[in-house]
Amino acid sequence: MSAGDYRLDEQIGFLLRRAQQRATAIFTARFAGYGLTPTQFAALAKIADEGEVSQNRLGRLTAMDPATMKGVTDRLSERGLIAARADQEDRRRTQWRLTDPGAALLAAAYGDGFAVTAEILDPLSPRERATFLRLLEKIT
Amino acid sequence: MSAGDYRLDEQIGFLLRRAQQRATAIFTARFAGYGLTPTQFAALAKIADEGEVSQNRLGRLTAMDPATMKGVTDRLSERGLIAARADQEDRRRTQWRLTDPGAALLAAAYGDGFAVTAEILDPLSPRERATFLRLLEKIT
DNA sequence: ACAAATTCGTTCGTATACAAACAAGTTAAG
DNA sequence: CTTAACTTGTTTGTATACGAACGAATTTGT
Repeated sequence: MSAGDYRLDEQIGFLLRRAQQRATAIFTARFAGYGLTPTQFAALAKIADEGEVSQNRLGRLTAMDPATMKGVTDRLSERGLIAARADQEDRRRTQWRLTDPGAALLAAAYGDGFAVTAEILDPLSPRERATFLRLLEKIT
Repeated sequence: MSAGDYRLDEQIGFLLRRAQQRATAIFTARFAGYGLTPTQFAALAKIADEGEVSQNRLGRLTAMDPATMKGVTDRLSERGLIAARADQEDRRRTQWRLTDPGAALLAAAYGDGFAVTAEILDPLSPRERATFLRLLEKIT
């Protein structure tokens, strides 16, 4: 086995990185009007699901580490899309919930979330999509 | 279709992001001793393939935009792993090549590149791996 | 009850990732 | 031949992403 056998374009890590670049580009184009990034949209959607959720738990649910989560909640909070409440039972916790403008923006945007998923999967047949999703979940 | 139907954990974009997080974690663990990031390793491998390559072309080959490429070549260059040459025919171009230490580090590391790929794909059967790679290339 | 371990959120530093605007050099169109 | 269009690389600004270290609060183990 020599170095010449290493083909970058066949390495799963490289392909995953490129696939995510395409997915992000599709998202960015579709969500330009909302001013939301993929992670911000994910955070809003999860807060909506949970009703109220602590910052670290939100990070676990959206696959962001605490340092990353801080930046995301800061920016969403500055835009008035989410609001914090101090937890009385556990004074370390910051509980987040959607504001009315946040809920309204999410309601207006979530349909485009489906459109993004559809566009990313467009090159695949319905059968291939199911297979791909299954395998992708397996390696996650 | 209501907002409640949007399940983050089923969206391709989210799954891709998590899959890449896992892939990066596996790479980082395996490459800790080399002090190389995935993109830096990709750049080294592609420079090795090309022998000599301009900065922008290297970016296209490794899927990095010019601004990102600059940072990567800067860091590799500071570590003495790659060296620049001014192109006489096109004075805008910076041509990059591996230094001897860069070639030596790559030679020592590339085997771990295969190991990373293998570990990422470990949850899949050989048949599933082939399918997954094929579909992943399709959506890229 | 109390020390140890854990959890929560913050901060700092480093590394992608990319939009946008730019200067300088090269190529294409007329 | 000359202007327009394009390419190359740089810079700035914003947004993940995460390791590491930290203080404060809570839970666990004994």
